[in-house]
Amino acid sequence: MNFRKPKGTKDILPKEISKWHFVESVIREVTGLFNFSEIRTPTFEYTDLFKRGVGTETDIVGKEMYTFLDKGGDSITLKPEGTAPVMRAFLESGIYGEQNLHKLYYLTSMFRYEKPQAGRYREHTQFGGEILGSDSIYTDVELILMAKEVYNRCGISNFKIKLNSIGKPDERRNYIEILKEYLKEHLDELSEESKKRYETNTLRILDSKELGDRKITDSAPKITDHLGIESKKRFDDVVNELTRLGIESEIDFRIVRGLDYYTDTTFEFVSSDLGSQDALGGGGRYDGLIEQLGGKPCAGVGFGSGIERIIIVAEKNGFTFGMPKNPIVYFIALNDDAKKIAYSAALSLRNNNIACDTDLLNRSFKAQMRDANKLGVKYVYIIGDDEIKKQKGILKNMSDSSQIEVSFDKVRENIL
RNA sequence: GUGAGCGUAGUUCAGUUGGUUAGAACAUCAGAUUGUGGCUCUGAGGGUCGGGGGUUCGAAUCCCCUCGCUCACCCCA
Repeated sequence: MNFRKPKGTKDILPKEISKWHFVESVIREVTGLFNFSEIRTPTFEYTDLFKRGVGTETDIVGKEMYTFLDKGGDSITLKPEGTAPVMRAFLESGIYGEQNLHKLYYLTSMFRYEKPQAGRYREHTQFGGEILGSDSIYTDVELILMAKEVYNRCGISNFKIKLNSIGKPDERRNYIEILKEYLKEHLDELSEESKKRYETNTLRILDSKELGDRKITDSAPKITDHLGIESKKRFDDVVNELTRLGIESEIDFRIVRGLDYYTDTTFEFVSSDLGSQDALGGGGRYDGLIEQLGGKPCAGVGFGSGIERIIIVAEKNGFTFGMPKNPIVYFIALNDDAKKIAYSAALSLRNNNIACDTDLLNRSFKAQMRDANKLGVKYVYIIGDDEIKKQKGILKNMSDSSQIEVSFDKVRENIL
């Protein structure tokens, strides 16, 4: 074998494609129910979009982007996340001016240069939603409900919804100072990684998996205790509304998210069935992002969810995706003239939306029968010397083995 | 970038203290009185033992290097 797929990529083979079709159809269905419209943006963007939108301090931009110079010397990046490109299109196309509220979703590949492991790829597929133009708490709630509905319809119920608020930028800056103050006394107990983050990205210390770090941050001041009155109320309203709707969630002060643009609500869907990469999806508000990208101030909230991870969890739960569709009729031809007749008859069925197949390997009668059986067809239609003489083929029902003579142009009338 | 585990037919795996032509199951293909599938039976094809080097009379097996895969850290979907 000379060629391999690039590290971190995957082939979706015919036997597993039905899972993907299923999940994709659930997403189309649910986004329709919530009245979201699909938007498709390019596979690559100019690199600056992500630097500006996502933030140069984030790991995604700092070390995980697929960036290259094209032949014209422009710096191009394969999209590592969905929100910034959608915002760019939103501004560039001018659709923001057509109405005040936009509910958009996407389903597309994302690229991050990372070391692959369970549930983590260099190219993965993400489904995400964005609501633009409103800061109503119902926009946060609606996205959470929509993601939950997709998961539920894929047979996934064993996940947790974790919520947090990281407040407005000035509230966050204020809190970071408080957090730093607290961590200062424990600085030498922190892990090496966390020590580095103390200056550059203090909040991230909160979601470190190191046990030592956890112990320290367990009793650290919580951001939700240091929000302004308005932000605090907004967060409480989101939590209360989810509760009122019967959605179980828990507040987790460690959900700070790795992208710079988030404000106020952040959330994650986590499942223990995923192994170490336990996030099924996540998102949050980004009320300052559009302005940052050159637009007028515009509220926004969004989330992204990995299709591969949805499939992993659904499978662990024993969910059965739709069965692949088998052809209805298999044409068995025993000589060259019969093949011509069979092929015409097959074409006629196909034109009438009836799936069928023929032997393309010039196999023996028995081999063709075996093939038909393997394909799980309902009928075989047999044409040989005798049938050509009579101008009638044999239509055999594979489940009860009964067979009748049917003229070449009447196959359709005699099935189902 | 750091660490651990694993690489033997299409697939899942055996392979005894290094010892003849590297095995099984499943899958594939072909037969079982000549034009009928599933079940059964018989048989066939298919492997540079990830690659390279070394030790040895002899290496799938021991040593070194390398590549790949998997999992974990980091981070995220």
